[in-house]
Amino acid sequence: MEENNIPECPAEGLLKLLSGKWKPQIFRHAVDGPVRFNQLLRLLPNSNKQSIAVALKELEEADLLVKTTVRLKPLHIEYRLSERGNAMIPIFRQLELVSG
Amino acid sequence: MEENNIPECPAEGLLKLLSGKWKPQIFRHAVDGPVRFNQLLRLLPNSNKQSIAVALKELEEADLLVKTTVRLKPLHIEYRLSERGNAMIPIFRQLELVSG
DNA sequence: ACAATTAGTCAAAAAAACATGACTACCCAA
DNA sequence: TTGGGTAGTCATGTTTTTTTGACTAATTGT
Repeated sequence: MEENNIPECPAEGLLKLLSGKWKPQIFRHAVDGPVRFNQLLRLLPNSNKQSIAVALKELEEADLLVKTTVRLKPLHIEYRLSERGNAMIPIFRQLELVSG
Repeated sequence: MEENNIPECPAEGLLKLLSGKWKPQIFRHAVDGPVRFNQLLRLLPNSNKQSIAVALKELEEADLLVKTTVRLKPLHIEYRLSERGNAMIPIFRQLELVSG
């Protein structure tokens, strides 16, 4: 890897963060409520474990999602929007306006 | 190429559009005024003709930039923000807020 | 005890994005 | 007429991202 460019554009980091193939859709689902690994695999046709796992990890590291182990019933893990993730919602809404 | 996913997320297209390595920076410069091919090559260290050419073409096809041939003085081509491009500016501003 | 569901990891291959260097073609000035 | 600046294209090679398929391991239902 050659890394030598200073980020000229402040929005660039955030943009890169959401630029994976599956991240926008994962984020979109997370807006509607907590999401789970296998659920996403089912919700996103043509996706795969590896990609979803990597996307979830990166969204978590970027502090857009928070990972929680739910210690009840069928013991599982869920990902929900962080505070920062929630702050992104109005931006998505605006993007949708410009899209349509 | 296997293409079979319907875009579940309305913001996805726009996001993908701005997700290239050079597009955010090109867009950023275009906000400050019309940009030109060789100018961008100089402004963006470590970039290259090919990548800039492709990025400009895609931004134009996406109707974010408008390409104009300026028939005066040293006959050149410039790219300026389209109406849709201008509509993106407030979104970039918001992205910068969430970033910082 | 057995099978299914949970949530992953890993190595490898395939696909997409990006970079390199050579080349084109037009305009303008010395 | 040589040289520089404009704006690219093209074939090729490298790098990054995404996919595939095999595997792990704990928990839960029958």
